[in-house]
Amino acid sequence: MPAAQVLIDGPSELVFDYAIPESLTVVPGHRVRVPLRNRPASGTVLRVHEPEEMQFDLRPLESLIDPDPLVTAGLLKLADWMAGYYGTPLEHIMRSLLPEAVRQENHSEKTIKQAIASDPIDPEALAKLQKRAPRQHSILSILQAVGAEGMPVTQLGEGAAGPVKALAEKGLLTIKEIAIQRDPDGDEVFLPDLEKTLNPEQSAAYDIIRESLETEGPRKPLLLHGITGSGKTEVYLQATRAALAAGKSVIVLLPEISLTPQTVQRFKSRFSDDPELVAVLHSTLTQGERFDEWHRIRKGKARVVIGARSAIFAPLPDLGLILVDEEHETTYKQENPPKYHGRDLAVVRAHLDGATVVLGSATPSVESYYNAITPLKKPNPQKLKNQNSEEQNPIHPIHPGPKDKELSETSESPRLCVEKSEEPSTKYQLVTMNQRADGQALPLVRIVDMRNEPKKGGPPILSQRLRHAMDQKLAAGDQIILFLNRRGFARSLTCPTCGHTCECAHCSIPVTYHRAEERLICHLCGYQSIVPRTCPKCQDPAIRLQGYGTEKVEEILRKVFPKARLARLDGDTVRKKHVLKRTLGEFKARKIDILLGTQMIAKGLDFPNVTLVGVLNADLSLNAPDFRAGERTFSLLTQVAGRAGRGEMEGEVFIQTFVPHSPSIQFARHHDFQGFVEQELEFREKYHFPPFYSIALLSTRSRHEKRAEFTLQTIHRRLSEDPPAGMEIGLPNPNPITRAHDLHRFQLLLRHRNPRTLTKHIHTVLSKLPIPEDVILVTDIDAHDFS
DNA sequence: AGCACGCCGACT
DNA sequence: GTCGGCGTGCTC
Repeated sequence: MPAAQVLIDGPSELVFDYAIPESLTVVPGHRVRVPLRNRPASGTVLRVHEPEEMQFDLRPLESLIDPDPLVTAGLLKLADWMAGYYGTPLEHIMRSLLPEAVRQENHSEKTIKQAIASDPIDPEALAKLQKRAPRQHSILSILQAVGAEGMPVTQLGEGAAGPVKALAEKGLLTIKEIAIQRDPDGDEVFLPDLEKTLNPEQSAAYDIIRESLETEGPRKPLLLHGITGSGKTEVYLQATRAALAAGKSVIVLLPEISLTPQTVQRFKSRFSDDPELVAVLHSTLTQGERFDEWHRIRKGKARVVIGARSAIFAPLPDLGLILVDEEHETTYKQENPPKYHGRDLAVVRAHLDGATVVLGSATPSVESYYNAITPLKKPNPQKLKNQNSEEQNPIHPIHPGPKDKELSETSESPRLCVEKSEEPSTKYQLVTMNQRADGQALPLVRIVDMRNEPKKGGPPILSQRLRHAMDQKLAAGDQIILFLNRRGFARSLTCPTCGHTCECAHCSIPVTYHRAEERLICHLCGYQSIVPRTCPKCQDPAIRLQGYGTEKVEEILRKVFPKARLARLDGDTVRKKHVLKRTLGEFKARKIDILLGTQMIAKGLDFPNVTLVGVLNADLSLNAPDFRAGERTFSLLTQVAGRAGRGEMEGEVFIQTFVPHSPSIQFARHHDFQGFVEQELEFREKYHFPPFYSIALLSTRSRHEKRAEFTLQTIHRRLSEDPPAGMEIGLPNPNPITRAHDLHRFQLLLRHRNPRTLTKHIHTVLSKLPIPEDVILVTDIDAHDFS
């Protein structure tokens, strides 16, 4: 007699077997009601199996919550992979995988009352109504004309409910509850969008994706490296069409859906012939809308799902293609636990579901690019025999290192793909698009050395060269984008004379100034140094903290260009709904001359009249307390520069910086992605960062500073007691933001070449260590955020 | 002896 | 999470 293994809802991570009643057919993924002790509980069926020896009689399942299994087989495998990789209880994973709205039983389909005229209607009764009840008469006449379909009561006009009820009591009509679809975009009209002809590079990329779609079984992830303006979206659209034609469904991941309405628009327009086809998942959906979209997807009505990172959990049957746009974006990393990475999950899910995954970017992440260019070692037959030994035969779907046990068990690993060409095998296949779709040249990038700017009182914000260029463009009627990355909380200690920024002696990343300790601290390894009185490089005592934001720049711009029409787009102004859409609309209509903004104006925008882009302070992102600061700066500059010269006219870009010779800036200036990656990989290898090492960040948070600090010190001691070989354990240190939401924060960085060893060691130690009630512990595998 | 309270382990 | 068993310690 088979039993259902059920994961019980709730924070307790309970997994029990239940007997399956004769009357029920139960498969993995089913949501079920079960008895637990003396009370009812709900859960998810993980598997149906033949339990070994029966020590006791199993209690039977109570009932199915939903007649269909809500979680697909592929998603169950993904959840299992996540639990192992991120060291998180499966129940926590299930909570992000199944939306609240779907888990809760009290949500249901939205219904409306449909009035249907009885058939036949006694003509006498109808005539009788004309005098005494004219309203009832007219309503019934309308319904009679409509026929058996009937009409929603609300559409019968104001105050129709009363007469309808009366007619129903007389038996002249029936009221039927029918389920309708809540439509979040109901008021929007999508004009059909025609397929564009692909240029040779786009065609080649498309062919590779199509070829992959036709492949049986596991296949390599594709890394689509296409420069800004190379027309990646059109390739995505046609690849989506190809997958649909093959009877497969598609997930499109976007870094932040609220900031990329244009991409959503293009998909909805391209597939506007079937309004049910495209589902959009975003954070502002109501619970009811989410419920509807989810079930629409689960039932296979919606076959293209567009959304931010959580859309990777879309329960699509027959998943064939996953597109990850702007794969380098850090917004793919979930900020609260479980801190999964949407792009990495895309790679794993594609593998588990036998789908093709395309990672697209103008500036791929160092990790992804490494996977696409680094030859894998030839499979060693000796090692292949020892598949069980993870340590010996390491491989992983994301990191270049160790082999993932589960993956190798489920199917052949990507490493073992038979190569058609003579080239050595890589983990990902690189697909490159080097030309802009319209044949335009990349913009000319000029570096403005801010050290030469006159500084009266404060730091120079608008250089004379940029100001002159703006004057000219404004006079010519061209449009300007000014960019300032305002994430300014992280202060830096920078010398205005020589441009030197204080860095950690061990990690070669910029260090952050902490006032309480009066020290410069590296947030990665914990190294501390005293604050120099003078610049360590040029001995100038003028060295100081600095930083300014968009508001201040707006004020200056209004003074300098009083006649220019200026709009500011940043987190503050966009807080109000529709501001982003409206401002972008106005900018497109040339009602705005200068658009000043943060991150959100850096990517994806396509305005043909923009001929000048100014980056006010390229150094801000460079000084972040983070080993990815250089990568983020390079990518940001490249993306921003890509906004210029997308139309007929050539574009010009000014980058203002105090460190004009910084590699990130110089490589971006020359549009040299490869050069950048080469030097970045060298740095990553030397200082033991990804993709060469896996990292994990442990943070404690508490209302009481000492509790957070002490708890982390205890954890640190235990982790150091018996570490696996190759484990690198940092020191507990205050978080750059020492206190947030009244919680004091401390953190600790761990590294190991093998992500599984890292997670396992942390898990082993923490499972034996009780965490005090007033302390929150957060584990972040593959951390992207160090503040 | 009788009972309130809190800790701890089990829950299929 | 939640229930119940059981030990502790206080009161009648």
